[in-house]
Amino acid sequence: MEKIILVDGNNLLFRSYYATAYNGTMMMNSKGFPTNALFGFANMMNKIILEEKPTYMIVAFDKGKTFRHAEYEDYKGGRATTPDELKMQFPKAKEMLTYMGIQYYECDNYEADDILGTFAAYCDKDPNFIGTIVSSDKDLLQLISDDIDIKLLKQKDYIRYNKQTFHEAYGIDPIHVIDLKALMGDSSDNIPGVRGVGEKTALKMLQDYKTLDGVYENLDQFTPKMREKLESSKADAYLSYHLATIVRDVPMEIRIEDVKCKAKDHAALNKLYEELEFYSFLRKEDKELPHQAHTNREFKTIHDMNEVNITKPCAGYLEILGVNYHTAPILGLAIYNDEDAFYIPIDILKQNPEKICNFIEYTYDYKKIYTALKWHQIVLKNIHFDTMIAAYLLDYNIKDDIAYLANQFDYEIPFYENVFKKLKTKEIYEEDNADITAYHAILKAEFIYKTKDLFAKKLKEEELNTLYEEIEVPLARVLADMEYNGVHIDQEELKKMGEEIQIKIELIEKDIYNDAGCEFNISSPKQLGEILFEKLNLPHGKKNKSGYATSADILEKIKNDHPIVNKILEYRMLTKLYTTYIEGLMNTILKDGKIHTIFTQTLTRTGRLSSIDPNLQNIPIRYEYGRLIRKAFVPSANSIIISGDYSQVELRILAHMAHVDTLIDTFKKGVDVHTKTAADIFKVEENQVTNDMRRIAKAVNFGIIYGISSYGLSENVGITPGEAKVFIDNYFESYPGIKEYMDTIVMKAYLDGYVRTLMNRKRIIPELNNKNRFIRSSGERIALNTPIQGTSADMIKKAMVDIDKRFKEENIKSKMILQVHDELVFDTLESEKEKVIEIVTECMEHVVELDVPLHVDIEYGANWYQAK
DNA sequence: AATCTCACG
DNA sequence: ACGTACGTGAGATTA
Repeated sequence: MEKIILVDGNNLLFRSYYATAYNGTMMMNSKGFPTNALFGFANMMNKIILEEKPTYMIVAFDKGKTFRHAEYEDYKGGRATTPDELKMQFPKAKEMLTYMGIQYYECDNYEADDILGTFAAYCDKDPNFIGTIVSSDKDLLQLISDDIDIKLLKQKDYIRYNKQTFHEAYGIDPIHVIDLKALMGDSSDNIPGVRGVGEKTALKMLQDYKTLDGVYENLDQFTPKMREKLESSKADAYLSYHLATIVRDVPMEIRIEDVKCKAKDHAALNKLYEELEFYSFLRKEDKELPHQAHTNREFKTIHDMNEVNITKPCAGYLEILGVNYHTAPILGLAIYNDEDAFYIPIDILKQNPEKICNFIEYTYDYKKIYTALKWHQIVLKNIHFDTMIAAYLLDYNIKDDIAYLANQFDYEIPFYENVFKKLKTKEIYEEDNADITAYHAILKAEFIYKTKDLFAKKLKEEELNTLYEEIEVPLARVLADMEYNGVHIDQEELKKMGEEIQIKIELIEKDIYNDAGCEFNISSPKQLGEILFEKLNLPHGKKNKSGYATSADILEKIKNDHPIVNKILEYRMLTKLYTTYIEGLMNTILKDGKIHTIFTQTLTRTGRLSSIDPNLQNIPIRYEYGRLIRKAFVPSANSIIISGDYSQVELRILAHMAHVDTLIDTFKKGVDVHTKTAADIFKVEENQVTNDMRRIAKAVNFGIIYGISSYGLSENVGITPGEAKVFIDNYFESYPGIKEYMDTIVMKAYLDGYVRTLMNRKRIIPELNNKNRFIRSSGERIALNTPIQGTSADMIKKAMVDIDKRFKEENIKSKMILQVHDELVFDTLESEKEKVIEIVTECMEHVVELDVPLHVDIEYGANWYQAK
């Protein structure tokens, strides 16, 4: 069985051309010949050869009229034109292929698609051949068969579809892609389709009736509205079918020996690269072996832990396959110090992990490495240095991938996605790429080891070393334990709620269709906008770039104009609950019946954590029905959920930082701050404050923290900007220190270019130097807000480290499981309840001493819902 | 891949 | 006369 790689040459060149052509500067050689498409093309060809190692391969090009690649072209008088700068590059691409030993095909009046279709048909017929198509053109999906699969190129990587995976993804057979296009059309290809039918509707139709003919034979099954659409567009649909069909019998002779890859003509290829000034390729052609270590150090892959004999602290870098380290397979561990540089595949490491683990002192993303190894019962001790955290505090551009940072320091490490994403399974890795994996991992460990002193020095210079050493680095392990420990979920409870919600959704859906007089996709803002504001003629608010705005605050304003509006709001609420919190959460429960989130420690601009995969920091609470979701968050056996949350921390921090005596007094007396503010801005006695006044005062207090504007406040509480302004003026009058504080901090931010929190966390604010004054004023609000939000983050982080320490000292078995910005949640043994409450309250309230007291509310119950 | 919407602090 | 509050993550639709 032989495999032929079938490359869509036109597609590759167009993609490469437009990937770079729009940034204003055309890539060209010194003679002015454009080379941007060729550069990407050459890269892609090399990549395909590297990944597929083909023995048979062809590249197809358009010749004559083109229809289908219109997506990349401008229409002039109905005819597609290709930019000259791109056209000129085609002959060179063909020349390049010839030197690479790859046959290309073109045929008068046929497109590349048709040539690929013809080769695909050949593979279908000849039992000795199978084929893989390479393109980003979804039209080609119709060519998938038992003998043909496709590598569908995406922006950064690709998806591979074969007959089965395609069916799983779309629910139809590949051949019916033609029917799909006929129904949904393709504006970029000038295929009309049926007006008003999009991908979702079209797929559903084809899942029910299989083909275009099938759909038209069953017209009576559709709603009157849809039937009318289908009938009126019937001619278009069948024309579209014709346009979307790829030819499979281009009159050309296929001689299989021509398709076989020949040897590269290195001399000719080098000459061409020289002409195009592709120097990076030149080097490759010279050496053929691109891997040259950053240093000349020898490195090796360990095959037996007995080979490991390390004596000094080292950097450790763990390579895993994927982002979610709770589930991702581990490849291996790279070790680097002045004496050693080696890589240990995970299976070898497991023989005797202690031999190395105690020597690892420096890493990048300790939390990830610690947790990933813990899932394999390997224990890493506390480390001294985490480059990712250091770089985060120092405001470097960082990502999950260490290569992003390394490349900023002249350590040329390939990006993870370029190396790993293509080869999705661990098996592929271990077979063919073990050396490359080892080599790259060691490069990363080397980067960590060689830059640690530099980062440490910078931390000290920026006075961030205390924050780093005493809070962030210890916190990494605390977070790791929280994540690893996870949160028990009552799946039955979720399921039960889900069933109830589904019933409600179905009912309200029918109700909405009835009110609207037709069926439509309520989840589509576009369709919803048309129904509400055109069909039902309701007064519309703002428009956004894709149509009418239909967000909840807009709908709120017109809910008295038509009964459908409230139903839509309810539908939105219910579907949100179902998709995100029932289905979404269910999908993330691991085999142990728990959810293991990942707390991102190095992402936010203010110092807060974030929570992903899933996000456990936005579980519903504000509305009762959504809040019920929290019943599914349950403790371990013989345990309860305890929650401790800071009361009004941000306002307390503001009072402290701005030295506002009246506000400090409010907190010292322990009166309700929003009520007090209401009395002040409405100029009434505290006992005369109504619920509505308190609501507005609360919004004012938030506004102060966010960097208030009268418009923002007015939108938020539904008053006029004029009224809002009065409240704000009254506020500043009542709390004179606040205005002064705001002015000072903004001025200082302009002078320094950054702001700091209580624990010295630093945020540089480039927005303040922006020419655009909206961006600049956004910078001012950031300058106001960050010290407050950031200090709050500092405090709870320190409290978490302190609590963890106390739990260890006092041998507490209960677990801290969640942090939600100003709240900590504990899975607490009933026997430890009093002790935990004592420690948590103590640590949180006395994490620092401010001019205002800190107050923590403790709640507990049989689940998170009850701990309120 | 971008946009819209909505969940939380 | 502008656009309009700070910080997040995720799912669905559309292009």
